[in-house]
Amino acid sequence: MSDVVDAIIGQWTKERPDVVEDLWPVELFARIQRLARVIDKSAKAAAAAHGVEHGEFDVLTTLQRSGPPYALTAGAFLKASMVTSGAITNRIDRMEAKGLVERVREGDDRRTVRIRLTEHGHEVTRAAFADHLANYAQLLADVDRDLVEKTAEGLRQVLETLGDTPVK
Amino acid sequence: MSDVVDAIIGQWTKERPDVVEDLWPVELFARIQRLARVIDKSAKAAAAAHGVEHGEFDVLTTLQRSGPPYALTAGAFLKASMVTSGAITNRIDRMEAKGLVERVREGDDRRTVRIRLTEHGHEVTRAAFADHLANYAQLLADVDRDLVEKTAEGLRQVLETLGDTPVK
DNA sequence: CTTGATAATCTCAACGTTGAGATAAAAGCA
DNA sequence: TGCTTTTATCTCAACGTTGAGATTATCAAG
Repeated sequence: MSDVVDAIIGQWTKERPDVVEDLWPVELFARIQRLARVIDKSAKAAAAAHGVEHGEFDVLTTLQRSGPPYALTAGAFLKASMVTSGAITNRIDRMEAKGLVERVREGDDRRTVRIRLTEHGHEVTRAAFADHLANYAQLLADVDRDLVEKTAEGLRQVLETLGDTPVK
Repeated sequence: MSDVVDAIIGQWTKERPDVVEDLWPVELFARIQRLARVIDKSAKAAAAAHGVEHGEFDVLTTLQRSGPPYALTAGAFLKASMVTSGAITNRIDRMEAKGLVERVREGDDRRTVRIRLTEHGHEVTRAAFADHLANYAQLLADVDRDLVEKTAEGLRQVLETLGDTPVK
C-alpha cells in the first residue's frame, strides 16, 4: 500500500535524485501536514454545527478544561493557542457578541482582562465538545487502536525534543 | 517527561472525568495539529526568505517534481493542494506577476489552463527547496532517526485508512 | 445541429489571521 | 516623586483563503 506522500517522494526521487538523501524528514512532516488538514476540516464542520468558529471552539474548550472559575486572561490564550494577539482580541469580540464569554476587569492589575465563560457558553461548549469527540472517534473508527497509541507516543517524543513543553 | 497534550488531557481528566474514555483520539490528533503549526511557521519563514508565500512554494515544488515539461493544469493543483479553486487562481495570479510561472492555453481543450514553470521559477524553486530541506533537517536534528521513521510509518497507515490515497 | 448537462477556470465579497504599532497600566530605579 | 522599561491588551490595514456563483468550453443525446 502507499499513500500520497509515497507518491510525492517517488516523484522527487525521479526528478531530483540529488536530494534523495535529504528527503527523510518529508516522510514525517508531509504526513503531519496532510493529516492536520483533514482533521482541521472535520473539526471545523463539527464546531460550525454549533455556531462557533474553529478558533472560538478552541477558546471555549480552553476555558472549560481550566476549571472553576472558568476565566483566563487574554495573555493565557496567547500562550496556549499559537496565534497572535490580534486574533485573540477578535475572537473574544465575536464570542462576547454571541454571549459565549464576557470580559471582566477586576483584580489588582487593571491591564489584564479576564475572559469568563457565561452560562450559555458552558452549554454550547458541552454540546460542541461532545460532537467534537464523537467526530474524532469516527475519523479513527477503522484505525487500529494500538497503532494510534504508538504513533501518538512517537509524536509526543518529537514534540518534546522540539521543545514544545507546557507552561513555560 | 510530558508535553503540552499531556497537560491538556490532564486538565480534562480533572474537569470532565465523564469524557476520559473518549479522549484517546486527542492523544494523536492534538499532537498532529500542534506539530503542524510548528512546521508551518518554520516552512513559511524558509519560503519567505526567497520571496514566496507558503502556498506559492507548494505550487513551485509540485511543478518541479512533476518533471518535464514542468506544466500542470489548474485542476491538477486543486486535487494536489487541498485548497479551494479561488486560492489556486490567486496564487497563479501572484506567481505570474512575479515571473515564476506562466499561463499557457494550448491543446485541444480550451477550458484548461496549463501552468508552466519559467526559467526564473526553476531557479527560485531549486534554491528555496534546498533551504526548505535544510530547515526540515534542522528541526529534526535532535530527534532519533529511527523514531522519525517509525512514527512516519504509523502516520502513513492512518492516512491510508482515512482514505487519503494518491491520484484518484 | 440543437439542447441540456458536465467540466474547467475565474470572480468577488466575506471572513479570520497577521503583525506592526498604539494605548495604558505596572514595575524598576534613582 | 519622576523617569524609563516592561507588560497586557487593543487597533487596523494588508493578506490569503473560502465558497458560492458566473463564465466559457466540451460532451452526450436526440
